[in-house]
Amino acid sequence: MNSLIEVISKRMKKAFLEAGFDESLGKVTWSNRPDLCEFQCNGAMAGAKKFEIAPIEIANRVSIVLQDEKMFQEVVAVPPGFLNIKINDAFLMEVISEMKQSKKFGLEEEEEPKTIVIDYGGPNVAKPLHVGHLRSAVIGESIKRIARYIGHHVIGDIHLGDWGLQMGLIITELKERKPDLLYFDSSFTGTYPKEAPFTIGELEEIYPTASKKSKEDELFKKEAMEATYFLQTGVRGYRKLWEHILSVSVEDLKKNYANLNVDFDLWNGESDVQELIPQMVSMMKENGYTYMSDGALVVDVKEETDTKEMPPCMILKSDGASLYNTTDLATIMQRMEEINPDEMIYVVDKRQELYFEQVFRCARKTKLTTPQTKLKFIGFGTMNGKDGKPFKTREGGVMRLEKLIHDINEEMISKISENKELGKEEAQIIAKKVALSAIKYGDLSNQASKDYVFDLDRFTSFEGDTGPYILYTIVRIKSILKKYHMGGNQVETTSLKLPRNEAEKLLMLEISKFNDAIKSAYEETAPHKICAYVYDLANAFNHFYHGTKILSEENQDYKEGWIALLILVRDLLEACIDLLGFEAPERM
RNA sequence: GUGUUCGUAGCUCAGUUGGAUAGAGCAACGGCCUUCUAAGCCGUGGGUCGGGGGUUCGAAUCCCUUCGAGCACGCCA
Repeated sequence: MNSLIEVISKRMKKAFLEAGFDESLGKVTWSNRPDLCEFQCNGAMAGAKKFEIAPIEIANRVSIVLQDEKMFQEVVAVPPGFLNIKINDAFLMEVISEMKQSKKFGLEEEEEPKTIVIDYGGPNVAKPLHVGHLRSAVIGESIKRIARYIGHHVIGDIHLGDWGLQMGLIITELKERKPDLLYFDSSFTGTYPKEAPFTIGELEEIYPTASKKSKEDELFKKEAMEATYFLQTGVRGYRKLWEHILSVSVEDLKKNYANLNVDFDLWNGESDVQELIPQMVSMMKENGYTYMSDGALVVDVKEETDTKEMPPCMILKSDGASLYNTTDLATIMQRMEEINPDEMIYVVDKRQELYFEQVFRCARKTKLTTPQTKLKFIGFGTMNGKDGKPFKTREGGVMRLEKLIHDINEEMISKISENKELGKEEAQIIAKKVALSAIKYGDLSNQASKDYVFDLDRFTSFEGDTGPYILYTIVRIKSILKKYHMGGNQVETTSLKLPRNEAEKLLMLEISKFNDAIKSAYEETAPHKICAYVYDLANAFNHFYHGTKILSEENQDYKEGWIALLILVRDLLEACIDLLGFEAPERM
């Protein structure tokens, strides 16, 4: 079904045509003067020049055409040429009823679903997740859910950093600590143990140690590079050790992401495309895309229209080794072969924008992708502390994601348990949900591309424009419905009634915006638009709630209408927060 | 240096395919719980939309300029 604003626009365009003007002028928007009207059309002013008629005159003629239109309560022309529209209650109720009865509230699903790969520019194996990984996960998850809701086929790929020098570093450090391990015995030909010779805790400590050593100790670095080479050339023990590192890390990552209610369809990584690199590079060479520059193999990615300088895209380093460009390009090639997506979206730190622009151009130029394949970069800003500088622990170190989530959970548990007589277990489950809503809503309600201040006090204070406020609203509705049903009542889904007061009408108007909010959030890859909508809807509901006593209403007809409305609002709110990646408890 | 993003209330942020009186939340102040969860609702105060110029009937939004901040600029990812 068309959304309310679409239906009205369509009618207005027709009216412009009937009055002798261009239908393109008939675009209707939500009013920015709710005191005057609900919708407005500014086309008369835009058309004045073309038709050489005063804008107010155009507006007058259009409004006359619409005098008998029953979808409107009134359409008035106001100087200098605004068309102010009030909608008819019965028509509004019809639209809402249709939403209520339709799948996905009448949202039109994509007729030609696209296949979209989301690349989370993944975390490095063997390094603990830190707050920098939060945004990629939270934003990417929401974008994925929104696109799926619209009807697209979306594949999320965490895309681990699981290859290269860092792995050599870990192996070398491990060798120093436990030189007697079977993996380092080149004469060993038997079966290696199934169990990894280290825990995730050790692994997370080994990497920073090794990384530090390599910067101070040349010999250690050389050994690490050698170990990297052995790994990459497939030395048996090294490869097995690498598999252990990978599986131990992935297990831990899965646990952490599960806590965030984030999951991935693919756990691919840089290692998965290493075998494709030689053929990709020779293809690029053979087709004359590459040239040598300072000993490195590069592809020029300048374009005629460039105003800024665009450095070439490096394919191989001067020592002939591959680098991150190579891996990312090979990944694009692999995806085209195996998945053939219409679109790839990279949810990555915005500081990598130039880099990805180079990679995208290179991929297009060397025909790794088709001209139709969209490569999209969604760069997110830095998560700052209250001081406006990148988020750190009190000691100044990088905050582990696990710690951040733990802290917020604890904070919530103490708040939840102080209020209610909830059992300890229930309080914990609820606290976890509320904490997640605080984290995710706090992040997603900002534009992804901007830096934002992560203020734990603000997010846990539960006041105002926050995730917990949204949850609270939902819980409130659930509570009313529970009480209503305990009286043995059943509700027909079709029993919506005409709005009986201003607040109820405003709530219905807000409901009607759902489709447009979802669509624009998808089109602009902007989850914060869903936050804005869900907040407006919650506000509209709370406003209505305070003015209308539902359960004590004596007129059964009214009461049923309101219950039906409540069910719709609850469903819409829950659909929205699901797109944001969190959920509401039954009570809190 | 080149490029790029940004600058909106005391603080954190919306609003930018040009529209009427620039909006929220927090903080401040004042109301509302014998009635469906007060984690809520209602109200008051708070702004030269960084400065200047231009385009336009109309600019926070588009263009130019200037000041200020962040970020990126081939062998790390």
